[in-house]
Amino acid sequence: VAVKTQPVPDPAVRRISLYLRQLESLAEKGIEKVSSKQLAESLHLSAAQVRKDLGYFGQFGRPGLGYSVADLIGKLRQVLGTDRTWNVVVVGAGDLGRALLRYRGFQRKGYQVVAAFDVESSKVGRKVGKVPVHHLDQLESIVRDHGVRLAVLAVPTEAAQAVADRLYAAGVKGILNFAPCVLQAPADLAVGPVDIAAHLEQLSFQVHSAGS
Amino acid sequence: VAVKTQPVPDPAVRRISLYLRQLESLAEKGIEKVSSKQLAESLHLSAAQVRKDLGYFGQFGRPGLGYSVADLIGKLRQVLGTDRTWNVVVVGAGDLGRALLRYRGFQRKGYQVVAAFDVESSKVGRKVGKVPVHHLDQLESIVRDHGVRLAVLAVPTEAAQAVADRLYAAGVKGILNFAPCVLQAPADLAVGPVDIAAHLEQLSFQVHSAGS
DNA sequence: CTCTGTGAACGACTTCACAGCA
DNA sequence: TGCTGTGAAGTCGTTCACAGAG
Repeated sequence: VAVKTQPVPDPAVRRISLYLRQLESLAEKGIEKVSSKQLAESLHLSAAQVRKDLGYFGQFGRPGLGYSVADLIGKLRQVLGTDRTWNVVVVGAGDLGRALLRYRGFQRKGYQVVAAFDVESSKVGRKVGKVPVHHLDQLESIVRDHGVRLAVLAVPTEAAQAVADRLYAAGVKGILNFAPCVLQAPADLAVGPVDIAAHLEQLSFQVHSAGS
Repeated sequence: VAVKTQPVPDPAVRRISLYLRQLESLAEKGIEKVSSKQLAESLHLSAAQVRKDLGYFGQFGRPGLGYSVADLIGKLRQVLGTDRTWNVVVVGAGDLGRALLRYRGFQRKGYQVVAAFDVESSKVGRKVGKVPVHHLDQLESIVRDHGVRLAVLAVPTEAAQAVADRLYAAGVKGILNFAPCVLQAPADLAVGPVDIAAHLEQLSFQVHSAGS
């Protein structure tokens, strides 16, 4: 069936993650209802923005009452696809890769890191946290066996493109790329670039241009 | 002197980091000239976009010839403030903090990590890479002594706000926040939020909404 | 002829403002 | 009355297209 999805602005999708994070925090505190105004203020946004963003995906609120925290969490997880568990692999078990393997945030959001890969024999065969590190040779077979569709790329820049190509060929549909380079990718492969140094540059720009 | 700075779109500033990264890569290969078109294509952008972005900061090119790679690198570093070295501290020496302490990308961009902090006595007194880990008590004195203006925050969510307040009070002007929460900050404190789990959510959204 | 720099046109995202339900 | 959902208005960022320098 051809589903006619009207395209949602990218910034709105990014904010959905923020809403969800905030809602989960409210739920932990036992809060059951929230208004667009409250949600907006906690994130330094406008109430209209919140309502418009949620409106792209459905009608989740009740006029006069606001939103049910629990319901909205469920709906937004559905939107983001985190209402089910995703199997993920981490490629590269250097410093960053190991940190990501120990990072609990993925698990908490419904991502299950099933394997890591590296080429260095000193790392292969060990475990980082609960995740076994395999040789890169086993990438394809493990990705296929576990039905992995998301990968985290934490390899040196020079190796990033080649690994990305192999991941795609093995069936991976999305790559979170920590290498500071632009990946060439076909249309049906999603790439999320994360350049930590660039984030610091943005900060120094702001400080530098405000201060002088 | 009141400097009349016409405001630059945020997305443009983010792309400046990308241009710089690409230019540095070209320089390593010995390439001396580049056109807006070449730069654009390597980043999947339009040539007009590149010219417009650079135009916010000055006239760096020569009609008919393009841009000098070396010159443009120098100019963009000036823009981003990375033409000089910034002293940086990392707060939190957990898994993520330690990975960031070992990360060489900061150094390469002109950031010098001078100290790390934690509250756990098992970590205090040791070094991670070449960076000494101090007790959080010493935050203020070390920040002041080294004239630190940028900080990386890699502490548990519960502690993030309190540490941010202390950093600001000690004179820090920019915080790269890896904790998944919104920091309350005065106008003259820049905060760069980095939520790794949220980036993965964006990916699963794309995969999930494209695939069905 | 090539390629930059830039006002003008366009499109995308945000804010406004209000109709309608609880 | 309080608050959502949503067209309409407004703002901001991108693309276009061309004058002018090399």
